[in-house]
Amino acid sequence: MHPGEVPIGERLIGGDAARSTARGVRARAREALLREITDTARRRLAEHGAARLSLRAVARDLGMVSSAVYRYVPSRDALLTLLIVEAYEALGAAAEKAEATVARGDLVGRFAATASGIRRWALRHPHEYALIFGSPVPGYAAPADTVGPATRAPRVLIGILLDAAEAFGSTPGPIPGPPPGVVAAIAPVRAHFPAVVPDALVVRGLMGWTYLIGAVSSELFGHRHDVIGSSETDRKAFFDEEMSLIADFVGLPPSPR
Amino acid sequence: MHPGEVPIGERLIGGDAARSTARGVRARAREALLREITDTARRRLAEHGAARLSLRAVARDLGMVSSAVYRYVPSRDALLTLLIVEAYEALGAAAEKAEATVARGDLVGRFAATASGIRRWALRHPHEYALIFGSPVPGYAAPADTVGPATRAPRVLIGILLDAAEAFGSTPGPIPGPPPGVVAAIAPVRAHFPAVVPDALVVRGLMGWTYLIGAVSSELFGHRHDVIGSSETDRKAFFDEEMSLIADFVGLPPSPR
DNA sequence: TGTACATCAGTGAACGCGCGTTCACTGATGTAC
DNA sequence: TGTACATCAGTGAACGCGCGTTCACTGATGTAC
Repeated sequence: MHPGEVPIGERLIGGDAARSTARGVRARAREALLREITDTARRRLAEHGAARLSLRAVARDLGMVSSAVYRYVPSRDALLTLLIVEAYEALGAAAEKAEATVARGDLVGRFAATASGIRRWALRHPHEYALIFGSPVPGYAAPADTVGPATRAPRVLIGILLDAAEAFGSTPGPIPGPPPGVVAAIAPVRAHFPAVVPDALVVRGLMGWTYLIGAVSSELFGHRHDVIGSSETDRKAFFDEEMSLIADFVGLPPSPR
Repeated sequence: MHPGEVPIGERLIGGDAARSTARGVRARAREALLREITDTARRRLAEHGAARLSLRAVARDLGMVSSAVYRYVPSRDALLTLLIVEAYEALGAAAEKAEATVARGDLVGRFAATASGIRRWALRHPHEYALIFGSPVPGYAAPADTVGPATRAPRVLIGILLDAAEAFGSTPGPIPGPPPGVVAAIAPVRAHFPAVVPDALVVRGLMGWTYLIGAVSSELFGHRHDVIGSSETDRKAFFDEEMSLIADFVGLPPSPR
């Protein structure tokens, strides 16, 4: 970096522009260091887990004094929140990227790709996955900021369901609606779907998501030890089978060929 | 307690018997205090979560000095292990008790009762549930002692599947077997089933268990916030619906009537 | 362009906290004869 | 039954550690005129 140059360049503009771009320089520096902080925190998280994540450790890794971090992050909980948001976004991005590679008409294929993408991301970032899908960190209450990002990955599934609902529109499959109590219960998630999508599909879509997370958590948290073979081959084979059966259960029409 | 009396009584016997019963007295005292320690630890766990569980806190609650606890428990990790084993046992007992109330022939009913029993136990003991099904405690590696107890609850499901396999024996339902890679993958869990049970049923049974834990975790860890209504009525209604659909998916024959 | 002032990043020391674990000890209880 | 000795539960102090957060400070950088 050449700290002297940029301000000189900015001065040529003058007036309000100079003030705002000058502030922009400071803001950019802040932003860069904030990113360094979250990057370091994420690295620590990846290596030692959420419980071992401390502001002091992050400061140490950065070669700063611990109190300096407080210029950027108001508290440990705020740092945790940043990491949670980033984890949700990264998971969502992985899901989107995986799903995008499959032909739009292949609904089961899109579902399988999304599932695999999520599993792959989870295996590569186990602590970040645990941070969002494991037991809640004690004493930490997730603030509203995390709600939006949390929906990013499931939105991919919702997209698949919407296309499935269209497909059903032409092929009148007899889908029995769930009982009234269940219809009432799913009201909050119902808001994310247009009326075209039948209740039964919403229920089954939600179940598909529940299963997907359940299966990944099960593998990642060690509950398939001595249940499924421990090689990646075995685990992947079983996962793919699960997802294939669940796609069928959810009601996705089989892949065209 | 009357510490003076018991030894006197024991003395009347004399010889080896006296020695072993006298040792029995000490052993019983040890056992009682060990139980007090785990009870206190469980209470702390229930209130503050696993991360906040410390030997010092337990000692404090018991009015002992922290070093005294080391006479009973060799380390914090060992205490955690005790709690994990107890939690598995308690969950298993809850599952067994719930399942036992249903007529043997009603396979779907037995599955639903087991699922409800597990959910109920989890809602009443959220931190204990999180201890066994949440993200692994950092730096803690579950020792072999926990493996046996961990199977207690799923064994209930296995029992239901065995009866289902018998029912299939008489009603030749066409169950397509899973591909070879999957058959290989399920080898470890296969050992818990007799050969009568078809591979496909093993796969689906395992999926039923995965779903059950996934659904309970999802609710307990807050991932159904803004997805399912927040009243117990809504949650129970959705859970029952899920379990009913999953029972059907697993392939349990519908309840007789 | 030059100067006085304001802003702000980073420092270093400190507060008060809780933790796991060790160790030499004391006094009560159990054991052997 | 009585006594000497061994066992063992519980004490209290200590070690060394890491944590979140606050606060007065310094010096560099940006701003206004």
